[in-house]
Parts: sequence; C-alpha cells; structure tokens
Amino acid sequence: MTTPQLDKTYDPKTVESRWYKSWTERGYFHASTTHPGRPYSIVIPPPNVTGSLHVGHALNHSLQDILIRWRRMQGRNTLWLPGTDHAGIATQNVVEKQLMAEGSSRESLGRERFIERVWQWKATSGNTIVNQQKQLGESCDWDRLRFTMDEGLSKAVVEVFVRLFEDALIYRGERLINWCPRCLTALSDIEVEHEDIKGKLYSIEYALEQDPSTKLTVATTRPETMLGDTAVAVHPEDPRYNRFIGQRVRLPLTNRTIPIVGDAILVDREFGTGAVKITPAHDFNDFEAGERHSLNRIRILDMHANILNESELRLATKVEPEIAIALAGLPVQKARLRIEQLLSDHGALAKIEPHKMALGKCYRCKTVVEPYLSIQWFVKIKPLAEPAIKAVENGRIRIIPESWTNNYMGWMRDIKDWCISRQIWWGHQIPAWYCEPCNGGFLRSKHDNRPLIGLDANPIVAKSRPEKCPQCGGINLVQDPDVLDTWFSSGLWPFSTLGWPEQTPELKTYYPTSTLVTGLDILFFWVARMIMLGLKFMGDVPFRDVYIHALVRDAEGQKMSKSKGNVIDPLHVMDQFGTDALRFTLASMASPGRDIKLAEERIEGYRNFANKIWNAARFGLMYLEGPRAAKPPAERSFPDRWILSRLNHTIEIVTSELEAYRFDRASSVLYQFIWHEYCDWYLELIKPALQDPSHPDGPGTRQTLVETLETTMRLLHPFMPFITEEIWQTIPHQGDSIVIQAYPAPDRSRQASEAEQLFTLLEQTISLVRTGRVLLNYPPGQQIQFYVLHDDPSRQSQLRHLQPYVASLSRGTAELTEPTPSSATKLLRLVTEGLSVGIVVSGEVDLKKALDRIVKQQNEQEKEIGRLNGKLGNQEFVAKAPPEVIADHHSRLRSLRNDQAMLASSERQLRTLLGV
RNA sequence: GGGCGGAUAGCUCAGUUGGAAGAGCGCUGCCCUUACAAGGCAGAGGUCACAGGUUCGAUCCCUGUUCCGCCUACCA
Repeated sequence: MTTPQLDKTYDPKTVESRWYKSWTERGYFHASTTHPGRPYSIVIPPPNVTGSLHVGHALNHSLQDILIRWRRMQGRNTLWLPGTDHAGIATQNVVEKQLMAEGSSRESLGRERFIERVWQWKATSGNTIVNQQKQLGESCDWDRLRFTMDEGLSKAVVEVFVRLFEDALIYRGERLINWCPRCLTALSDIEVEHEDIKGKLYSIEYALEQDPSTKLTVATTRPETMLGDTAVAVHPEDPRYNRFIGQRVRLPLTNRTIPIVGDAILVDREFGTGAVKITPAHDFNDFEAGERHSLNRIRILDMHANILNESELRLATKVEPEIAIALAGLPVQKARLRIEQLLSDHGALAKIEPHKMALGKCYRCKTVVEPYLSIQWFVKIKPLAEPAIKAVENGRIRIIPESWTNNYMGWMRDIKDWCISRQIWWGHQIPAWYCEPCNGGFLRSKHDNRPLIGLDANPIVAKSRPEKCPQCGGINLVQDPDVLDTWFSSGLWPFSTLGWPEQTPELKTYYPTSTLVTGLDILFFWVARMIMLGLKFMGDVPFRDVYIHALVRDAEGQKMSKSKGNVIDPLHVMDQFGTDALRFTLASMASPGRDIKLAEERIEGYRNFANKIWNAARFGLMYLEGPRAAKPPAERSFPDRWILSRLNHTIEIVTSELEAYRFDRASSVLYQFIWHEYCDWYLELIKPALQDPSHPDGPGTRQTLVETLETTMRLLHPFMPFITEEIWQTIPHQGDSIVIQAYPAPDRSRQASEAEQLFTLLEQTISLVRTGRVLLNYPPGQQIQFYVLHDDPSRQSQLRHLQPYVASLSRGTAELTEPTPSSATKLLRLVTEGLSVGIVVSGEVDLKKALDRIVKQQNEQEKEIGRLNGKLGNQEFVAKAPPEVIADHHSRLRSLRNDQAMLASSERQLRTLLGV
C-alpha cells in the first residue's frame, strides 16, 4: 500500500476549481422531482443582474449553501434555485451611464432600441455574479437558473396583474406619490430612505383679506411651496384662531386669496404658530387635507423638481409677474432661498428658526425625492395583508430570530397601498391598453415621447395585446407606457420560478419552500410581498422559516461602501485565504440580532484552521500503513473511546445548532472539536500506539483515526466544502464524492462517559506537569521526572493506568512506585480533587537561580513603572506631549503592570516550592 | 415621535429553566519536539455600562438612567 502524499500547506486554489467542476459535471446539485427524499427547497434572493458578489451576498449565500448541503447529505430531496433580478431602476441607470459615456442617451435611442441595448448588456455582463457564486462553492441547481424577465416569469407577472385587476385589487389613480426627479419615476413608500437633517422652520405672515392689519402666521419648512397654497388651516377649537375660519387671507407675492379652514387632523395646536399652510400638490398631509376640504391642487414644480416656467407659473398660481420671472425654472433648493429673500423684501417673513427634519431620498440614486402629483397604478394592499399577518400569527411562517416578528406585524398592520407603476423603460410593461380614438387621442411627453394618458381613459387589462378595441373595434391600441416595480416580479419568485401559472411537478414538489434566508433590509420590500402574493395565488405560504441574518459591516462597524473605501471584496479574500476560510468565518460570525463586524484577520485565522485540518489529515496518512481492526467502540483503547465519545457529542450539537439556525455555535463546536480535541489531544495521545509497530493498540487506533477523520470531514463539509472533499478523497472512503454521502448521525454506542471522566483527570495531570516544567524553567528537550498522587484510592488506580499518557505528553518519565520525597523533590498541589503532582528536580535546574531571575526582572519593571508613573503624573509633560505619545505611555504602563502581575504569581509559586 | 436591539478581557463576540466568568484574535514568556511556526506549551488580563429592586444567591429577572446602533413615522 502506498501512502498518498499531501503538501505541507493547504493550497486552496488548485483544489477549489477542480472539485467544483467535478461536482457540476456529475450533476450533484440538480434536483429531481422523483427523488425519494422529503423535499427541502430554498429559493435564492435573486441578486441584481448588474451586481457583483459583495460580502453581504457571500454571507447570505454561504448560509444557504450550508443548509442545502447539510440537508442534501441527510438524504432530503433538495433544491436550491438560483437566479437574478432585472432590478429595473438600477439596471436602467447602469446602461444609461454607459450611453452617456458614449455621448448617447436613452432618449435619443428610443424605447425599443434602449431595451435591446439592456438585453445586450445582460448577455455580456449579466453572468458576472453567477460565476462568482460558483467560486463561492454554491451548490445551486444551475439548470434551473431563472431571471425575473424570463418568458415564464413574465407570464406569471402578467397573470398576477390581470387577476389582481379583475379582483379590483389593482387600480389606477391620481395620487401624490414619491417621485425621484433624477430617475424620473415614481417610487413606493419603502423605496424612500430617510435621513435626519438640520433644516429651517420659516414663519410667514398671511394678511386677512378683510382686515390686512391682522396677520395669520403660518410655520413651514418649505416656503417655496407657498405659491401652491390653497388654504390655511387652524384648529377648530383653538380660541386664538377659530373665529377666522371661513374668512380668507391674501397669499403673499400673488394676487390670490385663500380660505381659512378648520382641521383638527392636520393641525397640532402646540406646534409652530398653530396655523398651517395647505399645499395639496406638494405634501402628503396637505393632500389629504385638500381632499377633506375639496381644495384645488396647484402644482408649482415640474418632473425635474424645478419651478414651472414663467407662463405656467403665472397661470397656475397668479403670482406677480416680477416674482414669476425671478423664480421660473429654479431648482427647489435655489427657489427656497429666493423665496426667503422675496418674502423678507415684502415684509412677510416673521422669523426663521433651526429645525430638525427628515429628508427623503431615492434608494437608488440618493436624490431628494419630491411628493409629486401624478397618475399611477396601485395595489390595494389591506385585503392581501390580512392573511399575511395571520400566517405569521398562527405560526405557519416562523421568523427567526423571533424578535423581528413584531417589526413585521407593525409594518403589515399599518401598510399603505403599493404604488407599482414606474416611469422607466426596463421592466415588465403594464399589460393595459387604451384605444386612442375612443379616448380622443393622447398627447406625448416632450421628454421621452410617452403617451400621456388621462385618468378618465379606460384601460383594457389583458394577458396579451387585444386584437381590437372591444368598444369601437378599432386597432389603434396604445399600451400603458409604465413598467412594474421590480419588487412586483420578485414578489412572485417562490412560485414563478417553479413554473407557475402552469401546474408543474416542480411546483407540486417544492412549494412551499422550506427556508428563506435573507437580510433585514429587504424584509418589507420582498419577504412581506412574497407572503402576500404567495397566499393569494398559491393558497399557501411561500416558505415555512424566514431566517434573517445581520448586515456585514467593516471592522469599525461602518457600513461598507465603495466611496469610503472600506469594502472587503470576497473575491479577493477567497483568492488570498481560500473560499472555505471565508465561508467558515461568515458562518462563525452569524450570531442572531447583531451586525457582523468583519476584519480580514478573522478570515486569516480560519485560513489557519483549514491548514490545521490539512495537516491533521497528513498526519493520519503518514501512519495509516498497517492492519486496522474495527472493534466495537467499547473495546478500543482509552484515547479511541474518548475521541469517539467527543465526536458523537459534536455531531449532536452541530446538528441541533443547525436545526436552530445557529451557524455561529455550530461552527464554534466544530472548531473546538477539530483543533482542541482531535488535534491537540487525540493525535498526541495516539502517537505511541502509531509509532511502535508492535503496539497492541495499533490496529484499533488506526481504525479509529481514519473513522474519526472521515466522519469529521462529512460533518464539516457543508461549511468547508472544498478542503473536506479533497481530504475525504485522499483517505480511505466509500463512494464517489463527499457531497452525496450521509451526514453523520449520533450513535449511542460511541458515548463513553467513563473515558471522558478519565480524560479530565489526565488533562489536569498533564497540565500540572507542564506548568511545573515552565515554572522551574526546565531546559528544553530535557526529560522531566514526576510522580502523581491522588487522595482518592480509586482515582489513584486510574492514574496508574494513565501514567504512560502523561509521560508521553509531557516528555517525562513517570514513577509508578510511591515516591519518597527527598530534599530535591518538591510538590505542587492542585486544590481540587485532591490531585498532586510531584516533580523531581534534577541537578541542572536551579530553583534559586530561577527565583533570582524573576526577582531581578521584577525590580527592573518596577523602576520602569515608576518612571512612567512620574512622567504621566507630570502636568507639564502631559500638557505638552502629543496625544499619541501619552496614549503610548499609557499602553506601555498597562502592559508592564500585566507583566508585573504575572511575575508576582510565578514568584509566589516558586517561593512556596522552595519554602522561603 | 414610536418601536426594537446592544453595552461582558486591549479588539470582535459567546454565555436560557439565576448557582464558582468563556472563545477567537491580540499581548507576554519558553520552544523550529518527525502533521502543522499558518505551529506547540505556559501565562497575564474582567466592578459583566450605571443606580435601585426581587432572591439565600443576579451577567442573567424587574424598574429607572446614560451611551451606541437599527427600523419606523405626515408634526407643518
């Protein structure tokens, strides 16, 4: 038999690509509906097709791969369905930027050619992330790769839209929506990010029409919108103002008067002046107040968030001509300053105070969003939300960690209608058509030539373009130019990817999926919508468990971002430390409810772990020659019984932690077992048995060595797929690949509590001998002589049995007979358990000398500490020295004190030993 | 404004029916011992944020305070 050779250090690069190729070629990741196992399925949160793998993906995907590989090994019928998201606005922005660099633009290309261009882009660059996922070792069923704009998925989108429309759950309406003036599209409420800023609160005086000497002072953070005011509101029970209700005020800078209305909902008497201007076209509250009081909506901003041009502005607001000239076309920010000046010039500005406020920004381009009055499509959400709340309440869906359940509930109970139309080109175009003649023809947008379809137009919603108008039979049908929110299609992901609306075997087998693994940031965007739409269209929840993991931040806890330059690139890390190291790091840090602060040193640490495993395998292979005897565990040697018992324990814990989604604890148990039990103790304990060809334990131990290593590789495989496969293939094994082997299951016959107890005694003893060795400064390589005693006679006989192990692990010789303490023999006593270890001090070790050295060292440190204390106590020095010098002194002082404490403890022990 | 989470070793974090404070990294000392120096052994280091309360006993349970995150919200 020839022993296979492994290199001294583990080189991930050569190993990883080789095995991944082999796995996919042999189709291990492909799911079959005819597989006999109980289904276990996960759909991947589809990354943006524009994306490349960042560390957040790496975490998300590593955890899913651990679950999938684990369940696959358990014999389940596993499917991990991969795919990408067309990411409407994000993708459109990417391609638009490209066009801009070429001196072209979306508008000059036109809609059709632009969309072609995006598809072209997708064909060339859209696979980047998929290839990176493979590098991470993800065991996805790549044969089932889906894209949200695939034919099948688009069919599902249309089906859902039409059915929701038929159920009157989709409607078209003119509403105030969040508008991004850069992307030129509507956004849903959750696509707006809020940021606290320091703004100003302006108090403006509006004069009463009938009595101009009486002023009503209103407070606002947005004075520029005052031109669009159509009323002023006061609280109906406010004695300061309620007598004015029904009267009118003159709107400064204009030739308009507006009514004073009473509104208890809008007005908080305590805030500001107690009077509020109402601008229904530019503020969400005011919009609703406008509805209540049947007020006009005067729009003063265009789609770019600039003030209207002069003639439009004059027409809409009746503003003074010179004011119109001064303001026309200005961006809001500039308009605000301008208005401030104008109001002040006209004596209408009472005061300006600083004021904290939240500013809404577009989640894609960070542009400040504007409330904007426009016609959009909405999903009536309450009827969908109710079953989705129940599903979590009654436990059909479990959110892990549970603490997020409240968040989910709160949001779902308070949910608002979902604006689903977007004024962009890349996405699923809304399946609604309008007969142009029946609607009297449409104007076209000057900006991008889209038809401007009024609210009174009658949409024909259908799965495909209608042949002709059902009303007039005409064929001049215009499709609604808007596309659907990206999250509309991803909301169908768990069933659209399985073939819905067709009743496919996949749908039957894998829906509902088992677990959804996702970050918190898309709980509302995505998870909530999947639950609502899954319940509506499949009649069942889309998944049983939702595991929510944390955000990955940098070592300082900052959000990683390209502009900050603190991004850890997983590809770079994989290249440097190996994929397994990265995966294990992420798993080990996935504690629930806490963000992950990732530093490269951590990954380096687990790279070392991989190397440790590698060398343990090398060690095993070195000593494999010779017979192996597969005796029952109970008949094996003490170290064998012990390690098998520990292995069994580890299997139990890893399995139960995985069931609880505690990836961190599962990793830590594996780490602990492999490094500190298997390597540090077991391999050391069995060296004598392996190195002596005639040792009676040889055959049994060789068997245990292989058995334990092989089982451990299977246990670890979901976490570190590459190194485990490489090692597993090299050691004796049965089967083609570790990927499809059974996951280790606990086995009671391996439990050996007597061996574990014995081990504890052994560990204590060896630890004592080693401590004594260091304390006495025994010369390296020199054998140490010792004897061990125990007050308890039964323990004493156990110790007799352990003597050879103690001797071997502490490079010493053991006295088996009762020692006769001579002047050269000293005793260290362990207080607990009555255990004592005696060390025979040989001539070359001079205890007095050791003590002298310690005392000398201590004195020098004492002086150094004194010096530093003096310096730091010196006010002049502290005042003059740069902070880093002071900090350095402090840290030096701290470390000196640590050393001091350590030396003192050594000194104490030595003095006891010497009896001085 | 409301809600949630966190505060434990120098750093990052574990720590569930309350019962003698743990890991990794870093640090100190010794050691290139035949698997591994990406290693081994030994060690130092803690008022478990603060103040009360319950208890024989609190890092853990309760109340309050401070600081830090996150989510959410229309206070103009």
